[in-house]
Amino acid sequence: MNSTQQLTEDQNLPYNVFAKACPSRGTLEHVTGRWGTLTLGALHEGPFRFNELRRRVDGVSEKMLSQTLHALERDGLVHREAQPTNPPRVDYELTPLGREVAERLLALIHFVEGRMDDVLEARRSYEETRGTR
Amino acid sequence: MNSTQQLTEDQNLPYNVFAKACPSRGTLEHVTGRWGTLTLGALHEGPFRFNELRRRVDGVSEKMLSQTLHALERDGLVHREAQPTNPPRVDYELTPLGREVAERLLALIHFVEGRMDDVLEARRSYEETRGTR
DNA sequence: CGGAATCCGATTTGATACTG
DNA sequence: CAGTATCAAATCGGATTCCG
Repeated sequence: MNSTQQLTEDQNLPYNVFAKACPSRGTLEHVTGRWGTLTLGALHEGPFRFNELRRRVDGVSEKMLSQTLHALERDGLVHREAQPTNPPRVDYELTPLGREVAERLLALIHFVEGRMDDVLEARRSYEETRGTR
Repeated sequence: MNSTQQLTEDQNLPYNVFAKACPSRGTLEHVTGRWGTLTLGALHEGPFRFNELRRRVDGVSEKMLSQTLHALERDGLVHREAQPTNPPRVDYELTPLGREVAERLLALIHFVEGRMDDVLEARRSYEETRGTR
């Protein structure tokens, strides 16, 4: 794509995840974190309510989903729409920025899913060589 | 891109990260994990020795780097080349599969880095609204 | 140099219970 | 429904020590 950048490093970029103190590192961790990844991936299919999301992201606890959504909302990747009805109804959806992030994330996810056979094969031959030790 | 897939879900794919028990979830975590991300990103620039990597991935400890490299090697994303010299010399480099993963990861990383100003702005307005609580 | 092994505190996570 | 509060358990992660 952009051939002028990433020659050897992000020399000219103001933010660099490889630097310990860079704030981009924190955001990247929200995005690539265990639940951040799956939450963004799930929200790419449309807006969902809290418990709908919980069911889609198999295995996430209430606490972790809540925490993850807060972090993503704070970073401007997810929009929270609460209706003050009773019972309450809250919808979560990606922001335009969040959608762009989710697309890149899904490219990675789908690639990994599509190559799992290679990965599993690599694991087998690894075990074989180094064995169960 | 491929409009026939991802309509509502990965219904036809054998592996699905959203399912708790799917092995692809583990691999995705190795890839997107805190140090996995940075290690793959660093290795995208070429092969490196252990301590060279340590310096590039700012903040990683010996233990975590070693552990991360093992996981990635086991999944067939990183190749380890040890020369039985004295002192020993060990090079790590991406496999072809690893390179493809790293490319997608870097697309994400660079995108996030490039939008950090938006993220930081979102944080500011978030704090403003919900305040320090 | 390139690690593995151990110790141990800090952080993260997940049930469970409780609230509006 | 949509969370928050709490507590115990699991994991993480770093410093240190030791080895080939």
